[in-house]
Amino acid sequence: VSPTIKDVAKRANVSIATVSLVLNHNPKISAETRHRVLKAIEELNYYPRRAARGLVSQRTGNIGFIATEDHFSRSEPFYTKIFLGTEFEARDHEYYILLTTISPEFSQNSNLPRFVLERNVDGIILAGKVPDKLVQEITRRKLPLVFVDYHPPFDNFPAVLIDNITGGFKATEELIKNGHTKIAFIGGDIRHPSIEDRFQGYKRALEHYNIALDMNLTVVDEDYPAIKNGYRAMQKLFDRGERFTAIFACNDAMALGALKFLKEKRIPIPEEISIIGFDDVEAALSVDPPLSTIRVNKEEMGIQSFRLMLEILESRMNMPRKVLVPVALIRRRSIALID
Amino acid sequence: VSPTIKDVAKRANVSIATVSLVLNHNPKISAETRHRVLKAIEELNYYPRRAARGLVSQRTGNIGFIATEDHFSRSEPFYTKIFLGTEFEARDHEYYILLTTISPEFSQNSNLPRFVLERNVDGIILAGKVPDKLVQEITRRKLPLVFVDYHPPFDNFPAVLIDNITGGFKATEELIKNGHTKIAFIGGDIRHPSIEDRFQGYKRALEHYNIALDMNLTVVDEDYPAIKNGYRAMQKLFDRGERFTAIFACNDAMALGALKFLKEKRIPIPEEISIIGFDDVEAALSVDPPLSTIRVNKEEMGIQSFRLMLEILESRMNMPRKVLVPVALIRRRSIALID
DNA sequence: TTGAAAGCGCTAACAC
DNA sequence: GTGTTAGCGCTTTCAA
Repeated sequence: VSPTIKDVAKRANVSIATVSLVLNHNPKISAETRHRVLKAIEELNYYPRRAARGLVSQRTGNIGFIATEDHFSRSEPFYTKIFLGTEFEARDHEYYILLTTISPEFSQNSNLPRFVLERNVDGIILAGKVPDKLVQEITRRKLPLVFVDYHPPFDNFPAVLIDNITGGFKATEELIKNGHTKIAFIGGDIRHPSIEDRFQGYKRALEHYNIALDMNLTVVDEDYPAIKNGYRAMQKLFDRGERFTAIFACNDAMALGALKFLKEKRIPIPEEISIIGFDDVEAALSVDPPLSTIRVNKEEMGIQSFRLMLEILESRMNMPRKVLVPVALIRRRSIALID
Repeated sequence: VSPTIKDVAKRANVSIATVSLVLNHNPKISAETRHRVLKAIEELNYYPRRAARGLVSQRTGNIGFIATEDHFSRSEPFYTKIFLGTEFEARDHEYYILLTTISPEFSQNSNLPRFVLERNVDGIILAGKVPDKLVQEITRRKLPLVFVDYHPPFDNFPAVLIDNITGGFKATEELIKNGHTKIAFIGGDIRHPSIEDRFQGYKRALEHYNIALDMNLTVVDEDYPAIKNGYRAMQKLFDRGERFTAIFACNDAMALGALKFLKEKRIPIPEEISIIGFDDVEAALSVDPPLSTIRVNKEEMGIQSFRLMLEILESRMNMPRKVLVPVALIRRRSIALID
């Protein structure tokens, strides 16, 4: 069927070893021979068989990418975009990505992804929060691991994370610079590291601008930060009877929920209350008014996580390194200047 | 590192050939030997190396999955879900899926996905509309091909498609059964096969219930069926001054655009105008009123497309076969009974 | 019913 | 600089 290294060797009048050396950019090959070989490769449209390569080199050229089902099939393509970034970068480095999802209820007796059992990957990228058990099983098998958008609390791994603290700071600062001082924070479960960091950024911004932190203006006991919980969080704030002129929501979903609540209450936005979210999901743009938010470059996160993996595989890395990807403030109409 | 077939053979006191036969479910192996071998496999936690297998069997155990970038990273996870269905089914059959995206502007001198150049897949699944050129390049390389949610006009391939005609019929019928006779159809580019079929279903339903087709009630010259085009299509209908009590939109995005237009015009839905979409996207549920629609099981489409591929690979297929996946009517509050 | 051995396509150690 | 050759881990004849 398709040509092998033998065909190339024959056509270029060299041994298969020489072809292999050319393929692997060995500098000892003379320019003349290299050219002949490359020409033969070109003419035959030859591509080395990965299986054969992998068999001897003991490397598969594959990287596994794992996320939980619910994360990956969410309607906001957050992890999808991270994946695409990873795949894109992998292409450039002649790697393939094997993507699989796992149940969020992964446990002791769940099946591990087949590519880890079969050791058909050289390393694994874990995207988003995944069950501890999975992490343990993979580390037990000594497969290199890189986290993206999550880092487990119980150990120290290389990871690509959003610069949540800076993001939280920027969001809060933007409100402050527009004259706001009574700024509410609504967040999901504060134990989630991302949320915690955003909250941290919020607190630091307040402190930096000499505004006292008022815990009555914060809601951090909601569950997963989804639209309906944003709605509920607003309900709580109103029930407390607190007054405020601005809201920093820990993500756009909660901001959207808050917006919905305020609209139902017929509170004009941003005239009465300004609001800013986090993530820059697509829906944030099409809502009225369009939501100011903190943008995260998802593809970039994917790219960085692949690069981190590559460093590990080429053992250029000494210590588990963390990469924080920068965030950008996106100004839209949901924030008003007050005085 | 991890055990090989030799280790298993040694432990079970058999030759590696015997282990291989057990692995491949060869019936000639005695129960006793099989058990011994299986026990050794279990104890050693042995998994055969795919690379070694592939080298001799000349099969990679990989299936390529290609969609255009824009399709795959859309905020409605339509193709993502198809992919997940495919991947899920592939797992059960010990295949891996290699996912890659291509630019919608793929052309003569674009790079083919590396797995087709390297022949690192046994077959390819193409999801959604892809450039003709890509299809030609793949067929030229004689790689088995299965289409899902699209079929090119210029040739005959195995494909998994939505039963669009039945869907269009059901949607229209639902409106008719609620007493509507003046039913508008708004669609995107009618040359897209899916849209054309839905329009076909619409026409058949009208005919079946003896309602005359009124082309003034149809808009089929919009571009891609997106929200803003749904809005524009409604604008056109209103500009024409036609009267109607119901709308069948060729997909939910257009229905959402239409809804937006009607809301701005302060036309109460469903009291004045009923509306039904197609696809059952997530946004259709969270809009007010929730949109009646035609549901498509995306995972099922993915599963079916993998099965089709498997049939080809095991050459159980004589002719390019088409699979139509069924659709279901989802009743929500956007349709009112009139009399 | 099981084993011996050839060979899939490639890399890498070692000759020359 | 280039060639020879031994395997990588597995499947698959062919013998026994």
